[in-house]
Amino acid sequence: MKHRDRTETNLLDPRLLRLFDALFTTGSVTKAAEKLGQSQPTISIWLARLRAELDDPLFIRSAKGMLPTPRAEALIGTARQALEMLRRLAELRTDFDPTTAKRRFAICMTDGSHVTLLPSILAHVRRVAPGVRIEATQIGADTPRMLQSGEADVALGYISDLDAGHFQQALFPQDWVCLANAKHARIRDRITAKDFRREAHVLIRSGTGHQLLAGALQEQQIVLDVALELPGFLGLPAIVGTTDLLATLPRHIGETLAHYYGLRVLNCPLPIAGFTVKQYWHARFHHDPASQWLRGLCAELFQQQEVRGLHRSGRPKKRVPRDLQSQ
Amino acid sequence: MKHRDRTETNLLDPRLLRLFDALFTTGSVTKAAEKLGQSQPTISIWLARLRAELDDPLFIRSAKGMLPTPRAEALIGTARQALEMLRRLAELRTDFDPTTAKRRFAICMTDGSHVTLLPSILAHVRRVAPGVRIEATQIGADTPRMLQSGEADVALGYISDLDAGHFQQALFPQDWVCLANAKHARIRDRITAKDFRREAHVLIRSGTGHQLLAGALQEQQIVLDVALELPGFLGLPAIVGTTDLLATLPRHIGETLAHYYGLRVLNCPLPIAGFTVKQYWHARFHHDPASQWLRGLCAELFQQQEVRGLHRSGRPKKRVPRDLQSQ
DNA sequence: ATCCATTATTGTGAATCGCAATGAAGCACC
DNA sequence: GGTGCTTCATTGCGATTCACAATAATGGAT
Repeated sequence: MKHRDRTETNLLDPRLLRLFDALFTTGSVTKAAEKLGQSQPTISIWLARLRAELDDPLFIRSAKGMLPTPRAEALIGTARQALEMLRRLAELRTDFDPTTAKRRFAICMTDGSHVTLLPSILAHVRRVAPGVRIEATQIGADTPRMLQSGEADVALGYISDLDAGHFQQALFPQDWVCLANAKHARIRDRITAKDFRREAHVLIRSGTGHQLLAGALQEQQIVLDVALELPGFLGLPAIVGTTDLLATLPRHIGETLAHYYGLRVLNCPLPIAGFTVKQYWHARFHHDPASQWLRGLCAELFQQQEVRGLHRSGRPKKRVPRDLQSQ
Repeated sequence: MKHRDRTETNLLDPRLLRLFDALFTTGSVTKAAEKLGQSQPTISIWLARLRAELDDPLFIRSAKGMLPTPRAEALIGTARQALEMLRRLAELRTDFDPTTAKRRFAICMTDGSHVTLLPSILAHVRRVAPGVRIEATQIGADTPRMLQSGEADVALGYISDLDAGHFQQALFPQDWVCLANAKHARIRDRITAKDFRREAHVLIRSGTGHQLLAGALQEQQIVLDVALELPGFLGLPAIVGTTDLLATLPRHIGETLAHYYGLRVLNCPLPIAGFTVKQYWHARFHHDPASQWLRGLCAELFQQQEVRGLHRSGRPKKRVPRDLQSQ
């Protein structure tokens, strides 16, 4: 059948367990063969192997059929338990039912996403998955480690240099806008590059976008008149709404804040590289039904179009999950 | 690995279960290979098969080694339980310890054996196996069926035409003797054929020996003067001890009765075929430790020399158990 | 002794196995 | 970004095992 394992007692092949069960039940090698879908000679050979491995004749031929020995009777219970356990192993499925699930999902995101993405996620989850709790955590240097360890389930945003072993899916593209006071004395429906250089600005010193903005300014050797720097978005709408300062932001957060606070949104005159907001997760969880549900939810809520990830050797280094597209 | 069973979900090969366990424990295909005594490529192939059969990657490569997926974590407990059950199956032994055993043994025997064999068996059993109970049952036409079904464990005596599926072991040979009153008026130290024909006799109309005796008489056309027929041995000693009647018996029972009741034992002048007292048991119980113990006991108590059983096609129809000789 | 149904054995073409050799991948280091 | 190391995945191939048709052996009935 197979080479004897060098390190441990030979364990019974499941087919021999099935044979044991079938022969005990039917008392006939011929009937057991039919039951197991094999020929009678094959089953006779299996019986010989079973006898050798259990060191007992197990079944003795008689006019009444094959009768079990005391050892067969002693072993059949354990054999059937082993079979049942193997069947259970083969059949075990773990589905995820949002309507009944009780678990916590940790989502890494920038604090900007607290405004743009989290409210939609939360509203949806509260409606369809009442037992689910969402925890928002910061995107940072240890986000990849948190995704791998399972401390975080998914990351939303833009991570420029993710290790192997992670999947990513594009959600929506981002370009840049300027926010201005709706009653700004000098800025009406559009802003020129000249305006942009002249006016005073407020900067947010955090998040992915900040690094891209700073890079573009340096690249184009533009020195802005930065009247104020904020560590986050919290006070930004109040500042822009009561001063003549301009703020330059990724479109999504910009339009969202403008909407809530009655600010003016203008296309940014400065050419700044856009980027794609994506969701990221570790390959360990790729097939996990719970993780699939969460990612499907985010895709449903935020996905506009898909952009292929980076490639090497014909296979994605950071793979785009095909199955998510068919969900 | 092996053809997919046609009738049922494929169950995991125990080697794959061992791999699952080893990989979960070590986090390394290379280390798992060492543990399982296979090469690394072999184990990589096994892992591929495990992944296919469980429909999940199970372990994802990372700098920390192979990390389990949620499905692997969900299945490992059941996999380990299945492994444990298989090990238990491989290791299960059923010994028989006479000093502690509590069970009943049914021994088929003629009522003559109640006198010749049972007392020795009982004395021994009471000394070394206090929890064992002996039940003596009649040897008869259904003795083979009782041996096969387990209603009887062993039969002691002479069964002339036993079916297949039974073992037998010779215990001791039997020839014939005559019993006479120690104060018999005419019979002193020897009995002639003439004496035998002239004297009145008492016959026991039961047991194996009776048929042999009757056959011999008919074959030699001898008509005995039968003054009394008894259904069994019960009253025999009293009759022979108080009359001049002769009794013709197998030697063992004859000498035993003579010993107890002070009767005279004489070699039978009539040539009557001897026979061998054997113990018989069904092949189902051949390897059963309890049955082996009982048979060993009987051999120890009664065995004098061994006579081979009948043969056909080079193999005993009623097999002589070699292993019993080495016990 | 013959016959029947069932189990055991044999010979063989087909399938699968384990592993050496090597490619691919993940990461540390420069 | 390139290089090197360790580990996992893949390929090709000789060796081993498999299932089964054909048939022998066996247990019992007649």
